[in-house]
Amino acid sequence: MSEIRAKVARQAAKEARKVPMRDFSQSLPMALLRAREAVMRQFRPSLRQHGLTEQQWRILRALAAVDVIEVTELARVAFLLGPSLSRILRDLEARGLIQREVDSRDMRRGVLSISTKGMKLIAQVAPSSEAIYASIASRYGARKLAALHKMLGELERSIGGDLDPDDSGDG
Amino acid sequence: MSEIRAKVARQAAKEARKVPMRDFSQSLPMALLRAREAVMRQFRPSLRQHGLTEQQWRILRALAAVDVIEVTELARVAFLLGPSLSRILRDLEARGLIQREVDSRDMRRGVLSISTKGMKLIAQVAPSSEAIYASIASRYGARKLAALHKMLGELERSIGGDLDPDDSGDG
DNA sequence: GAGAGATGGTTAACATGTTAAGTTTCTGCG
DNA sequence: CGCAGAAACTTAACATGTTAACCATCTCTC
Repeated sequence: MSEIRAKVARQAAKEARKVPMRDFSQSLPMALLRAREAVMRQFRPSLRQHGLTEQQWRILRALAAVDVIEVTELARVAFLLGPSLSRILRDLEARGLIQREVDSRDMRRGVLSISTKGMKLIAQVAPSSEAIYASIASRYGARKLAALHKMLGELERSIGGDLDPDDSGDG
Repeated sequence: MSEIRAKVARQAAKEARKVPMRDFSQSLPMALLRAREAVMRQFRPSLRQHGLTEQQWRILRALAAVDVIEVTELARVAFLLGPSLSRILRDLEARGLIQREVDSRDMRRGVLSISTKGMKLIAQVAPSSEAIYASIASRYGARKLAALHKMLGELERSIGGDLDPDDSGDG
């Protein structure tokens, strides 16, 4: 059959030009992606139930932890790129979950804070979120989880340690 | 100033309704995201230089490792959702990097294979990709990297149990 | 104190993530 | 045989990721 010949030809072509390449099973980005997705799969249903995406939830949490914060600083803290953040802030503001003003000393800067409505939403979501996290910690092992955190931080620093060389923490 | 009063009021409102919530520094999804992003930041420029996105690269690598593969199986292997894969395959096929046929025994199924052009592209990208990976392994430590891989796999298995209910033994 | 360049944010354009709905083909059962 | 339901994709719709371009404001210098 010509199908079989075609198959053999394809395989032969690959053998001939075989490129030395790790298998997926040894791909670090893939392993990180899979692990993260496994974790997020636990959280997404609960967030969705409250009308929040993962990123919106990150932003609300970040805002809840401070009094006010500027857009750029929020982007750094919530680990979002400017354009994504702009879109999400527009939406969250329209929904009344956050408030935004302009810095009177520097009119380029936007100053953000969470609204009472936003705080109420957090209060609604937090319990289930914490329960899910506790479940993960329990199943994986709290000590192991801490070790994993440590190793991830070290990986980040050992690779991209040249990104924010001067972060003078909280004043 | 009324600004200060407003600030105090905001803070007071938060203190009053304080929700018990981990800090970002202890967020597992965030840690995984940051680590992954740090890694991908190393690879993206090289891929981009060759006109490939991360996902397109994953697909080509997966195709290069087999003779032919069905769409659903490719989605599983390359860890992509169906809709994303459909779009990317359309593009890769238009660029002549892959070939696709219909399974004559089951006309619902699409059968994919990489083209010679696709193999050539892989051969062009692979060296720099491998070099980047080696650099990461060197900076982070090969042994530590292996340990991290192991822990990520265990994390995935320990919380994604609904995917493979027959998980014999744990860590 | 005006213009060059830097900074903070947004918009634009395209690719992917995510869920739901649609289309085609197959399978099983009466 | 005929049809209900499942399976394999695909399309649709909306949200985010990513890079580049853009606009407004500020800063610094001459």
